[in-house]
Amino acid sequence: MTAIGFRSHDHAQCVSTTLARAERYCVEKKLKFTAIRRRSLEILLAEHRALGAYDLLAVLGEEGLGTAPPVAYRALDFLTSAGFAHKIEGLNAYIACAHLGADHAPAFLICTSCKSVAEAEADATEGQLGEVARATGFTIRRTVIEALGLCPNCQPEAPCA
Amino acid sequence: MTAIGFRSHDHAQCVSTTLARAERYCVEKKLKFTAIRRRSLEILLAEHRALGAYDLLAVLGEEGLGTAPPVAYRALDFLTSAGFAHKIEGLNAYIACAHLGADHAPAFLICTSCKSVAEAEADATEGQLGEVARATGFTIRRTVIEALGLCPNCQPEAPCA
DNA sequence: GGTTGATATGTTATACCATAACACTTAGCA
DNA sequence: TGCTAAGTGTTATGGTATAACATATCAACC
Ligand SMILES: [Zn+2]
Ligand SMILES: [Zn+2]
Ligand SMILES: [Zn+2]
Ligand SMILES: [Zn+2]
Repeated sequence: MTAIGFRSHDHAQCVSTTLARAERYCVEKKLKFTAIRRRSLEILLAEHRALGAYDLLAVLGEEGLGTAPPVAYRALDFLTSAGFAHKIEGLNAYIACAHLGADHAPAFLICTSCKSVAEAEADATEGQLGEVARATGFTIRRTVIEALGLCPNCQPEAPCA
Repeated sequence: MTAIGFRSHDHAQCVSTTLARAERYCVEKKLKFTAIRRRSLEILLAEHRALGAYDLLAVLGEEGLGTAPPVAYRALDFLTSAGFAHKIEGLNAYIACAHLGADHAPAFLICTSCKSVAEAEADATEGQLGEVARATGFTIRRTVIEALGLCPNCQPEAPCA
């Protein structure tokens, strides 16, 4: 349950190990980690923040990798299908997975002030959703678990104001 | 934790008691439950399914209550602010609250086959989100908790196929 | 090497979701 | 009555996402 993203960390390493894992996963699964896909993941990885599809597209455009929306959405489809990125439904935005390689149900803490996002691992079969699902006979395929609020760095100042 | 929506129930009563509660809440809080707002809630209440804003708008349009998008979005703003309806982020759609009156953090079970939605009550301070938030010093303001899958009525058939 | 089929990419157009901005109306109240 | 706040009508626009079809790439197979 490392809620990385709010704490400072060796981000260069954080990026390089994630890319290496993605690379290896693609070899194992015979997926094609093409230039656009790889670069898209790098762009998402640059910060622990969610990017809109069109934000991603703008960067790809500057680099001559494509300017039409499908370019970005296809890359994002690939990344999310492979588990390399997740969609933040509450923001209509996308973020690189912080636990790449682990099969997991992500849960997100989203700071509405600084827009940073921390990813925690949830267990879909536990918690309230799992309980209700079991009780009603519902079969869970995918979960969207997001909390909007203020990160440790953006807490309101002391109450003496 | 009544996951109404998947089970058959006396829906006429389900609708009328919800409308009555909304009515009373508006009187208490001095909110204006205008024709457009009331009718919008009725439309959302008609089924335990999520409707897009433009779906709602289409019905309002047929009834001469307005045809431009802001009509629907204003009504939805009112309903969601008052707690009479919730947005399903995973569908960009809206649903009438099934626990109107209770102050609650909703959690949804969404059937991807028949599109019906069940609302359960979650507790933001519990469960995995709450744990992680406490551990990291994150302050939760709002939660989005949704499960996509198959409702009891849409389970795959017997495995003898 | 050439054929073939599957996958990826380039491109145009369009559909869907949501809000800005401003004019006008209505209801409540000094 | 005149003021103010809130609601409504309307136009225009911005943001998100996909359909559809042409072209290119690559590996498997003959
Ligand atoms: Zn990092
Ligand atoms: Zn923050
Ligand atoms: Zn009902
Ligand atoms: Zn169903």
